[in-house]
Amino acid sequence: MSHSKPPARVTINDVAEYAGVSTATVSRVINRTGPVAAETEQAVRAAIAELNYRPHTAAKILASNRTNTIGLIFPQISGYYFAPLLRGIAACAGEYGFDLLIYSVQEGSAPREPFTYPIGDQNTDGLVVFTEGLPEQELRRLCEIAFPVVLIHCTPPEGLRIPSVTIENKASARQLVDHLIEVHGRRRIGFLAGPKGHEDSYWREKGYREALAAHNIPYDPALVGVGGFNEAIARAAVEKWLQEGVEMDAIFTGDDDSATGALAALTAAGKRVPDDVALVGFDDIDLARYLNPPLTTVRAPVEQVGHEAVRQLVRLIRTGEAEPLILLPTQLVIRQSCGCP
Amino acid sequence: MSHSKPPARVTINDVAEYAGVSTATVSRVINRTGPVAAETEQAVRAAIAELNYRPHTAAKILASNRTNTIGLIFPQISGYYFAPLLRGIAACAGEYGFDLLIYSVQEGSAPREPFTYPIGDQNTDGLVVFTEGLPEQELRRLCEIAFPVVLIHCTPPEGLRIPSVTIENKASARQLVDHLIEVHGRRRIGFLAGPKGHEDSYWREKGYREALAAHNIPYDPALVGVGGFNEAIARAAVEKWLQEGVEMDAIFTGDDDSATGALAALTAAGKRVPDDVALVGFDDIDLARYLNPPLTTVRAPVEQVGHEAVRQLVRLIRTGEAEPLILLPTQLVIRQSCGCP
DNA sequence: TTATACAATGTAAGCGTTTACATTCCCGAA
DNA sequence: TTCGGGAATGTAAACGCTTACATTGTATAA
Repeated sequence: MSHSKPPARVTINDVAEYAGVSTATVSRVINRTGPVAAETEQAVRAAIAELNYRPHTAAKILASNRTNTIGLIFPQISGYYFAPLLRGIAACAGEYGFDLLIYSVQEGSAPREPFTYPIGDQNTDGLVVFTEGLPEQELRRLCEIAFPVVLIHCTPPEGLRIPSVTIENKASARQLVDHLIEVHGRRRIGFLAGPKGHEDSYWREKGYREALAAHNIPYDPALVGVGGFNEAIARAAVEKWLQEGVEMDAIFTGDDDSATGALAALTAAGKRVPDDVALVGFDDIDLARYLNPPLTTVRAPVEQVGHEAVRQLVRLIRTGEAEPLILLPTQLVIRQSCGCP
Repeated sequence: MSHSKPPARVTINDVAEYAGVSTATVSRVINRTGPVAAETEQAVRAAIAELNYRPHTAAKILASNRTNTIGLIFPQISGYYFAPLLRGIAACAGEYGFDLLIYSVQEGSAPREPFTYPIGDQNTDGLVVFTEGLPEQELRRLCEIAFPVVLIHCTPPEGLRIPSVTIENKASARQLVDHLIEVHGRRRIGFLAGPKGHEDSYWREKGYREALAAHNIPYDPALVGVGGFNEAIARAAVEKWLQEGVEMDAIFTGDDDSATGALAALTAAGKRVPDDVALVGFDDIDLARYLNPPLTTVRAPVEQVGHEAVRQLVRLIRTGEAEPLILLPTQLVIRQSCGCP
């Protein structure tokens, strides 16, 4: 593995010279822009192949001011939905002929210089931003220069007209809790919130409260804990409830990971699910149907969210217009943990 | 959402002019290269903030011939290991101060123009390539120009000295099958291979055959099927065995997804696991411990693989040297599906 | 006092493309 | 025969940055 520098880069000039044409013609061949005689084209292609020429992306971007690339910014990489979401995004970008660049904001890392991300308006034609991937300040700046951005699972900051796509969190949560109340007659229903400031959790809680209100069940703060969308935290939260003797006949954990933790706590304490305490989650992770009892939950069209986000972004790039808000419908997945047979 | 073009881009010239210095000085401030008087620096920073200046990445790359970025190329996005692997890669890149650019090769899409990827030697300092992310031809070209590349879960093509990092597939499979034979006395052990040409599967099968050979168990082709690392395919494969009356007292499915399918087939056919047929998988997916019986399997340090790959790549970039092959150790996870109590 | 060294800054030549504009050539219409 | 017009191609000026080299000023050593 020697460290010797490679020979000088093959440039468009080399190709032009080799093919006996001008750089403009080579460029035309490569980008299929402007007319080129068949014969000339062949000579150029031969030269390209012979010299093993690769256009220099940075130079191309600089000169053309177009990137044909869309960027994706992630706050951190984890969660069951990451892979399908990314798949949807990558697939849709491909469909529209865009390349995809992804940048994951490191959790621990200090905020960048002023705010210079490796991807942004200088090397992409548009950005898909997942949850809190970008600070408000940066979002504002992009908005000001009318740079196309689409948000995923995130409401745009006050006053910024940025299109966003997410799922029917509130309506689904409402449905889930309605089910618990109407079908299974539960009335003391606990809720385990996600991490502080989590947008999905916010709306799910809203749906939970709406369901209560609609059935004249008073809201009891003692029945709302923090599950952090995390198995261990949720388990601890439920254990605490149990220990404190909080009465309840059902729990809506904000997501399925929490449900797993809640189930463990409940089972360990000798509570029967769903007989003593019904349990419902959100997300329909792989595990959900293998839990004992199988978990009643909500399935979100994760891949489709990614797909739709890119569709909107491309529309925004091409026409300057996009749907301000897209709420993708979810699907109730009734299994046994809610009490259904 | 208007489509009006944003005002002209703020360039380093604007900043220089505004701050009353030369562009060189501005560049020095931004990149902390060369000495700058405190007073001057302040003026420059103020100008940057005032004008809301952002360096143009493409221009910077073009001029400096450095990118401070490493690229990751994926064949397609899926699989349980995707998120942790990416996390490891992103985290390590961050540690070394590199940005990360990711490109996922679309499955269906036709191969690109000659072979021009959106990321490569022109916009990254090095590449991490996952399995068959890049065709051999491209790999060869990169090798020729001495461009730093590290492979993940993939042996370099004949004659190419490209460092690679993967896991102890063969040794772990061997261990697993040894366990089946030595501890549980099984001798008719089936194997479900992964997709055609899958590198991990190849080595796991090798480990399987080694274990058989070491115990003087003849290799029986009838006991080797294709599970495709996929639940449905694996299920069908096992059903076919059952239907054809193939005798067996254990199955080593190449991965856990297959194990799930195999388990379903076995259970549906009234076979008891592990009493009639012991079952072991590979990967230790989340689900594994929730199966009934809980699945004996192997845990791979997926995140660490990503981490190590980047570590080697950075080393390669900086010194031109790297470990040719790194095999990360795995961990046997004994649960009940193999027959252990 | 003078030579020296270094800190601070400026000048301008690239980096590898694209593309507006100019040029040449050829063909068919008048 | 002449001329307009497009097809095919070339010329050269950007694009926004880095950086080698030049310049200036100031402090220190001799």
